[in-house]
Amino acid sequence: MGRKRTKSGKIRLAEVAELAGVSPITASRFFRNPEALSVAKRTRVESAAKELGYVPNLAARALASQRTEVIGVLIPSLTNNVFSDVLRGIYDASEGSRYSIQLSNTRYSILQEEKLLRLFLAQKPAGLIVTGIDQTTESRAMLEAADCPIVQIMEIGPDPVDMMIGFSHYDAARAAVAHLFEQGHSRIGFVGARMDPRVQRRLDGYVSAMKDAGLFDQRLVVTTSTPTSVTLGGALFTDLLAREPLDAVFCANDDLALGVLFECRRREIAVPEQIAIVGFNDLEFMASAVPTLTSVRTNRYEMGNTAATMLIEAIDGRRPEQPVLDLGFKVVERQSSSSRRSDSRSAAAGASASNKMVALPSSHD
Amino acid sequence: MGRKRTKSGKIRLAEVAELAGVSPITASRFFRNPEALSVAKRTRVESAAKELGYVPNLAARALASQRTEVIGVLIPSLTNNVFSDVLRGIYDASEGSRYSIQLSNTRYSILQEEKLLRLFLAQKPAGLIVTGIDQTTESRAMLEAADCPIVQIMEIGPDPVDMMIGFSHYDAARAAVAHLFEQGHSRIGFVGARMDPRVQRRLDGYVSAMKDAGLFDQRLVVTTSTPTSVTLGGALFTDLLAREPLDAVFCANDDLALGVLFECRRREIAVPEQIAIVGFNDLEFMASAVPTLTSVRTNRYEMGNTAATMLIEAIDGRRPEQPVLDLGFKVVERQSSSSRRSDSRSAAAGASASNKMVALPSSHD
DNA sequence: TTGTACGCGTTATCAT
DNA sequence: ATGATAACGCGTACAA
Repeated sequence: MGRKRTKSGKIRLAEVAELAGVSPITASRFFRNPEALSVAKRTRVESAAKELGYVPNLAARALASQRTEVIGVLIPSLTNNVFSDVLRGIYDASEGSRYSIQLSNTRYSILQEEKLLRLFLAQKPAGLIVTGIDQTTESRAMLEAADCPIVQIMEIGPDPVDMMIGFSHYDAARAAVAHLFEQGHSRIGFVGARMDPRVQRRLDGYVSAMKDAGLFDQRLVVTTSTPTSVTLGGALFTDLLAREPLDAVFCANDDLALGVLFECRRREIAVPEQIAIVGFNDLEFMASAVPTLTSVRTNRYEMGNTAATMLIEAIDGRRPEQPVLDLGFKVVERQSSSSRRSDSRSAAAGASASNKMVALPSSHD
Repeated sequence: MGRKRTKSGKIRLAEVAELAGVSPITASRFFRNPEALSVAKRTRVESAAKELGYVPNLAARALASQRTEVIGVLIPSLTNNVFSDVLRGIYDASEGSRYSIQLSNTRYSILQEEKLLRLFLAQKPAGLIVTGIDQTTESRAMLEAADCPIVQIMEIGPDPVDMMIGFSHYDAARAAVAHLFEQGHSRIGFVGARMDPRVQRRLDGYVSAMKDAGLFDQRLVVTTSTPTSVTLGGALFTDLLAREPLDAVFCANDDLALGVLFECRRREIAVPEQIAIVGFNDLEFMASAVPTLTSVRTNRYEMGNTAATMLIEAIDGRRPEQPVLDLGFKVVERQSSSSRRSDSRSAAAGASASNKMVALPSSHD
């Protein structure tokens, strides 16, 4: 004879079905496809479930259906606030859906990513969100073979595995440099840290723009594989100053830009009169700094949110008409790179700045 | 007769067992408690598993064992970089263990927290990490009734549900104010945003310290329920200036402190000569700002990491001798609150500042 | 130390 | 639209 109450005291589907006077499978259908039931049974099951406080057992569901309702997310960093915005978008989109997020951190290692991918795929996720387009050959093969929708986020490029949402870091960097050209700058330095693939492409964009203008000089570029920080921005900028005279700096991200700003303040270099600064990502503080800092706005929250939304729709069988989505970017011009006279309040620091270029005695190099 | 190869093509425990020439249950034991096997069988199962590329089916495991290997984590925000540090600590600790993290965002709502808790508990998590000590009565009851270890993080207080790791926001605020007293300040403002329970306790600490010194004045306090930001720091500080003369500001977090710093720069208020600034959390940029900013260092990564480590140990039956852990804090004194002459480089801004107190004409209030 | 028998709660499949 | 039957892959309990 069948068991009545489960030993764990949990309400099972069978109990709900019994109370509703239907078979378990009918009750099961109610939760997955209510439309398939007659109105009468639908309401009976519904009230029975509510009365008993039934909560589906996801493990049993996963085992029986051979699939999970888990969306795997692979990102390279939990520290970087760029990713916290993306993540927020993803989590927001997952709420209200029946899918839950399984997050893992690749720490900027594509080998770690490959390992995690293998792990994720073994659990048959409903969908996958991966960062960037630089997977290992092995990872790429696994992704192609995966029988679930996949979204690559953060950048766009040729040859998507499945869906893709992001923007061109290369173009964004070119636009930032073009903006500095427009403001009359020519000795434009580049400061970059971490040098992950996306930062590398920003550097590539910078290099190409400078070369197009006949202004490229390798000595204007300072990079490191060290993780980014505000302090590091100051240090890299110091290196740059020691090498070459400059009239502007393009920073691969806003933390570096803030560090450069502070370093300028420390050295009494007027911004933007002596040196213009442009950052990347347009974090909140950029609009609030003194002087306000120009940056390239990227749509991070939207990227995560749209990626998860697209993914869920694809899982549910509604593939987007447009599998590759370019969310673009925008150069937000502020005081730090504006050749128009900044207003009196923000120009307070300026000391006796008037020369448009500044250099330190080159101590090394 | 039994099925040989599963239709989904996945390798099951039975296949591994067959290749190893043992029963399935022996193979099963190998993965959960290798010590229980004879060395001979252990190696046979091990190589069989490796050869077949076996990956356990977690759903089946969860269903059979009536428990999951999931650690639920409830935090109030994904945006706040305080939590990204904590999360990093948690994820780091979970790697290498067999537990995976299930993260949910309560958005600073204890009702949302209650809802999520109900959801989590229904899936029988192996353990739970929740933020703070201000749960609803209902949540509290569920936590008490939960049959898994639980860690409350971010603060400490009386009456832990189970384990607890954090520090006293009240004491930390008192220490920050005491530091400002030591530096000779008396008109000390408080700037706070979001006003979640922990910020509220910082305010409480500030109030008590000021009252103890006979210096409390309600007009020195400016708070808002608006989410924190650098820009908001500047705005709240502006409000404060319009009300009362000040010689120092204690900010409930570092973003606000940075905003205050920028606002001072905008208004040509010398820091620390005219106004001292103290922040909270000691984010990386504080040490890099000009002038460098005093803050209260909190051990966020350690909090997350230790919480997850403790939790996992408790799940595995090794409860900590000390279930409540105070990770403390430290007032890191920097230029923004130092009465000692700041060095020449960082004092560049100072204009003709010499008076130790600054006030704006009170336009309103 | 190893194995047998069975249950875990749900869904797929195939009927009706 | 609804139901009977048989998995889904593994762990528990108990026995040997």
